[in-house]
Amino acid sequence: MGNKQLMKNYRLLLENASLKTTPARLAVLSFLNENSDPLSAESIFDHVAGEHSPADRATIYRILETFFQKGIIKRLELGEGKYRYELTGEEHHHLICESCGKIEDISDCNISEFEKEIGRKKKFTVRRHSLEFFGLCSDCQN
Amino acid sequence: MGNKQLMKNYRLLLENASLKTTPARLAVLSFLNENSDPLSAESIFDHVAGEHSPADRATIYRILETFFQKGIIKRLELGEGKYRYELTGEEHHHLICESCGKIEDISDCNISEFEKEIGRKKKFTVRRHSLEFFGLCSDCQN
DNA sequence: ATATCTGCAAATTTTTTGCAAAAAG
DNA sequence: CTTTTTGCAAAAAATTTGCAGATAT
Repeated sequence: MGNKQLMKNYRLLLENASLKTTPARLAVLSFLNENSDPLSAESIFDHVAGEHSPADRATIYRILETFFQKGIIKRLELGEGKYRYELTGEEHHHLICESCGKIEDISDCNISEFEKEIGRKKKFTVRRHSLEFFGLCSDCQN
Repeated sequence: MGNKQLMKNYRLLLENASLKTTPARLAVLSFLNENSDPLSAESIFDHVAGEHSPADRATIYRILETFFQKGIIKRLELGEGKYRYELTGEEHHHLICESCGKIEDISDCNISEFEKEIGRKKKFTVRRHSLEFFGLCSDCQN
C-alpha cells in the first residue's frame, strides 16, 4: 500500500475514533505499522524523536494511552516490567525467546471454548485474555 | 498446618534453594502463603513494615527477585504496569475483574496440546506461558 | 570465619500530571 | 472560534544499585 493511501487510512482511523490528526499521531501509527513486533513507549519515542517533527515523551505516552482506550492498539506485558504496544489486528499471541529476545507471532489459540466454560462455571464474563509463551526460539535451542 | 510446622517448611524450602533463613524472607513467605491473591511488591513491603522486624523496601525487592529466580514464586503481570507475585504451586491462571479488581484462580487451561503444536510448527520450545483472563466477575455483571 | 543478606541513600526506569501555548477541524 | 493536543517541567510510581555493616551457617 502506498504512503499516500496509508495516510488516508490513518486519517480515517483517527476520525472514526473522534481523534484529531496530528503529526505525532501519524508518526506513531506508521511506526507501529512498520513493525510487526510490539514496541515499547521508549522505542517509539526514540524513533519519533529522529523525525522532522519530534514529539515529546509525554506526548507519546498520551497518544499510546488514548489509542489503547480507543482500541486502536493493544497493550501487552511480556515479562519486562513495562508495556509494549501493537496495532490491533487479527487476534494472535506471542512466542518470546528467553535467550535472544526474539518475538514471533502465533495465531489460533482456540481458547474460546475454555472461555465459555469459564462463563458457565464461574459466572465470569471474559472480555479479553492475555496469552504469551516464553521459551527458546529455533536459533537458541542449543 | 501449625505455625511451627510452617516455619520448618519454610526453612527447608530456603535450604533447598541454597538460601539463608532470615526474618524478612520468612515474613515474605508467610504473607504470600496467607494470601491466595498474587501480591504486589509494595503490598508485601507494607505488610512486612508492620511487623516486629520491618524490612527495607530494597530488601523486599531483592527477596522477590531471588525467590523468582529460584522458582519459589511466580511473577505475574495483570495489566497494571507492575509485577505481582504468588507462591509457586499448582499451575493455574487468573480471572481479573475489570470493574472491581477481584482476582479469582482458575485451573485446567489445557494448553499443553497447543504448546506441543507450537514446538512442531515453529520449532519453539515452550518453557512457560502466561494466560490471564480479563472481564467481569459475577458481582459486576450488571 | 566467611559468604550471604540487609539497610540506607541515591539513582534509574517507566509513566503521569498541571498548565499555558499551539494546532486541528 | 472552540475543543483538542502538545511541550515543558516537574512529580510520581516501580524498581535497581553501591557499599558498608549485620547476620546466618
